[in-house]
Amino acid sequence: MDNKKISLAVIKRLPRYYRYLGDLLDNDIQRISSVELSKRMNITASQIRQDFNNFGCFGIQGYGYNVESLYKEIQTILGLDVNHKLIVIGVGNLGSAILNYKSFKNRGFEIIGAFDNSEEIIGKTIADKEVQDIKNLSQFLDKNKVDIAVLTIPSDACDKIIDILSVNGVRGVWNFSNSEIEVPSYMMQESVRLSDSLMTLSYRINEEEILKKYPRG
Amino acid sequence: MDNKKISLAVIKRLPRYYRYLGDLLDNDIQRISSVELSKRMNITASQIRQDFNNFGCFGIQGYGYNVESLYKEIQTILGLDVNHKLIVIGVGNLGSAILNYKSFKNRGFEIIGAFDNSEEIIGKTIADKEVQDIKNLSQFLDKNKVDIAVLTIPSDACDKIIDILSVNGVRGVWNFSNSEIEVPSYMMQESVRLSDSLMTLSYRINEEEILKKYPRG
DNA sequence: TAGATTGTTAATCGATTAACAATC
DNA sequence: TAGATTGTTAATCGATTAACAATC
Repeated sequence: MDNKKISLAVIKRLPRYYRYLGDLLDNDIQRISSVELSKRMNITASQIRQDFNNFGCFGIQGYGYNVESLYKEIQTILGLDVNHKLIVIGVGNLGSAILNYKSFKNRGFEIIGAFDNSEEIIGKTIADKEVQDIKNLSQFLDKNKVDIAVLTIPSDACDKIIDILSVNGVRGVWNFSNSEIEVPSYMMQESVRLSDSLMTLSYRINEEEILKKYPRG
Repeated sequence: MDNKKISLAVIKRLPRYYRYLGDLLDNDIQRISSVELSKRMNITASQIRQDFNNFGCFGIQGYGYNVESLYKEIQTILGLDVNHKLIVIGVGNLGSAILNYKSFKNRGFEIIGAFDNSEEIIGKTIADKEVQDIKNLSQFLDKNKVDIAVLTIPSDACDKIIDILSVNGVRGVWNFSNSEIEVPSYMMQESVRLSDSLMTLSYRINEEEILKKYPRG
């Protein structure tokens, strides 16, 4: 019963497994061995087996893995079999984009509210959601169980919002601002840092020249 | 002169260093030791020194690092001192959001074109860019040097686009689709997988229960 | 049963951390 | 010079890969 935490490296690979297994299902492939999957995913079969065995014995010796049941196991592990209620805070371009994302709902992520502080945006309807005044956030949380808050607001506005979220039982924050936010230990956070991502791309485009400029790197 | 590649783990930390150093500059802090920076960033001082020394000796013994010059070094390493020309392919919600992002330009990322295949979107002006017909992409690339293409299109449309990009000297692809795209070796790719990100958040919210369900994990 | 492939232990590799001599 | 802090080597830790006994 040593429920020691799974390493982040493993967790980050789970959605990719889920994606590949979904593709296999779509192609009516019923079984797959770790070696076959490793070729498709371009990782080692050892890693695949190690990863899965963090959670249980999903395979059958001499046979491989049943695609459908493995798919469902990973679905459960990722918590995709339970419904998550989301709210979007900050309905700018990015917030609107997320509100309009259709595929979240298929995976159990249901957006039940949208908030902003701008007079121009409050009251507008985006993707069938009427944007509410951020002032009503606390009140909304009293009445509605919210699992995840999507923060598509400027960095400096985050702290205040997180205070409100944390007293109302919100479990996770999906942060799109560049700030390093602090959340209470019972909340999880996941940040999407678009500019960091673009900068690493920029680095890699320029890597050769950079390493010439800074020799013996 | 052993220009061996820098590990991805290091590269991914560079934007974060850059961000913190920028904050220090904004606060008129002129020097910083690795220990002081390590406290602020919540990583070890050893790691900071190791990371920087991949690229050069930026510090001064007994003193620490000059914030401004270190900031500029990292800026150069990330390629932020050179101008990058971007195009956005796929002007849906996410594409529009990226077109409207103001802060990219400050860091040398200039969007010079936007493309879509939908009659309804072609011809529209978004963030001062007239959306062009994707059919004109190849022609546009002949006339304009483009460094990075932002792919905000559905998965199945990516391959065809990458073919066009690759024959025209585009160096990098910033991919927002969920597909695993293949690019020629001289192109770099960086993917932002929003649903993967949301799934890992979901996992962590549910982790405790999951590990109970799958004991001895 | 023979063949295949898992689950799992052991070996390797790489990244992080610690320690300290070099030097400002 | 004494104190501070880097750059760098060595030690540790953790993650990946290899190997193989277990077993379908």
